[in-house]
Amino acid sequence: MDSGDRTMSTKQGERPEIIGRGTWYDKAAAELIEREKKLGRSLDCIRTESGLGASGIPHIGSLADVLRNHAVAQGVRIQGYDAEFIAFSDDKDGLRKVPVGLPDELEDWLGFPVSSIPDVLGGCHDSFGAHITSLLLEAVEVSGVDYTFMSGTKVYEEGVLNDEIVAIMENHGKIGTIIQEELGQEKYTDTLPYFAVCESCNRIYTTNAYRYVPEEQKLLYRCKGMEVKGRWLEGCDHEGEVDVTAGRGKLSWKVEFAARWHALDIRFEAYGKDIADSVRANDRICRDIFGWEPPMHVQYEMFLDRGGKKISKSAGNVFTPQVWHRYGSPQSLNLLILKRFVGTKSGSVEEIPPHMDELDDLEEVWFGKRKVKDPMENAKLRGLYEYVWMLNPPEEPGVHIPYNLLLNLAKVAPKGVEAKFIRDKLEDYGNLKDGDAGLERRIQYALNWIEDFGEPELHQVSLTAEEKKAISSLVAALGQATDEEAYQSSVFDVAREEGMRPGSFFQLLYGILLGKTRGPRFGPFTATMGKETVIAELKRAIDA
RNA sequence: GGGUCCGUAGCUCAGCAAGGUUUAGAGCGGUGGCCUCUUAAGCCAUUGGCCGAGGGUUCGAAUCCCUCCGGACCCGCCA
Repeated sequence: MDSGDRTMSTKQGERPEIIGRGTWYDKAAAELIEREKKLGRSLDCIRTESGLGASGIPHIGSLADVLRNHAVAQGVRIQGYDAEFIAFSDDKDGLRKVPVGLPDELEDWLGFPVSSIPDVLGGCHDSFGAHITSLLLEAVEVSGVDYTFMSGTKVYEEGVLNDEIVAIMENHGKIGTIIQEELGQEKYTDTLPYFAVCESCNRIYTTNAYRYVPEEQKLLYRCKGMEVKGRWLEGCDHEGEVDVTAGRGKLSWKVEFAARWHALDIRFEAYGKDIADSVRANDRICRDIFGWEPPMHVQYEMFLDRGGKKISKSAGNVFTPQVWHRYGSPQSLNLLILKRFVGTKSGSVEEIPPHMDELDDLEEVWFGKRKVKDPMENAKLRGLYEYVWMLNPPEEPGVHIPYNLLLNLAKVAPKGVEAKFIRDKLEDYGNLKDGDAGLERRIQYALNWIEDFGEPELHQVSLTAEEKKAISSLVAALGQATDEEAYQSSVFDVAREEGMRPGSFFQLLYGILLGKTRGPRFGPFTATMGKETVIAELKRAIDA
């Protein structure tokens, strides 16, 4: 037997069944279901969860966490089991720092639960936290995610976590040890992992809970202040007590995940590596305190901006989903987020054009316009397309135009008639033969891009005396010319007369008119711009 | 100190968690050409890589394991 034969037969023999839609999410969902079966738990409803930060402008990474956890829930459904995705707003968290770009008056609200801070962003919501949450939910909805919303504040008020809170309080000694062992943090060996809202000053991060009274399920606290983000928040010295089941405080992060997972019966949660340590401690609390196997986890990398810095919710230059949606479709952002699970991803506007094009390519595959030989590869691409559309792909493909082509057209489109100009050109180029579904939206994306990032024209082009003379001649020639062909010819005529190479002359012209060394064919371009406009620009360059 | 990710063509990256149509792909760039006088766009062709290094597993490794080198990030306050 030669190796070729063996290769063929072995390969065919080993080729596994395609799981679900063939993507990472299907694999994860399959593992999750398998794990739950082994644990002997109910498969009636498999829940995944994502925590929504409510203290700063939601960025791409916040949306990514939602999309990933949601995708796994969908993967579970594909395999025939019921699943639910929970979006849990951390709106009981206290404000620790004024996020860059947000009003300074938030300074006065440091340490307050964000759900108790007034909406300083326009007063259109019940609280600052509600406003922030709504920004993320808006993006989540545009992305097409179906979710069950929960507010941390409400969850505490309704007592959903009470059993877990009590168990944690009763075992706080053991928990302090776990945290100390897993994280090396000594604090909770003598402090209870619960932040009470101070009855006197209403802040949450200034209180220190020092004693638990099991008989009354209450704890004693002192508003002694705390260091938050390298800055001391002075307490009000109030001494008080709080019923831990009354929703007037919250668990520390070091234990809250565990409580949430157990109370809400969460079976899967992917998390960013920044909270890896917390997750590890919470997993142990699930096992050691609740006697319950924690959810399956997957750790993923943080989103990076172009410079390789973490996009922080509180560090300004926030690249939000809303920003992406101004220049690219929601599905193209979903693609960026979903196409790889673990690796570091860059979140910047430069990702938009390639992802718009990649999405078009996926659509070609989905609608069978592009054939993919390998069945596994084919399934993967089609599956990814489905996840990007949240399993609701469109029935008809949209028009596919390379994003850069749209940008180039948008760049040279005459003011006032941009959309028509672009459409006409695309018609000429034959890009609209299969219809124009979604074209208006694409044109708008490109126009938005050019409006915000278009290179400013070079205002100063230093001209030699010869060049000035040539430009003057051209101005004169253009004055006589009346159509595209004549405009085009004038350039060559003048170049000949002045003894210049047409090539360099064109370069000069585009430098003046577009700030670039190349540009559209001169004749039609002049017609589009308007002869008078071009002449005015050229004169300006001579005088400069 | 602990941990994660990355290293593939000049550039940006895909492929790696399902090892076998992979004698390794794409886009951009470069080069040559087409579209009536060179110039955007578009189209065609072409260029280009010891898959970071070394070892291991395997009939077979860019892909899995180990070590090392280089780059980035997270944690080591708090939440």
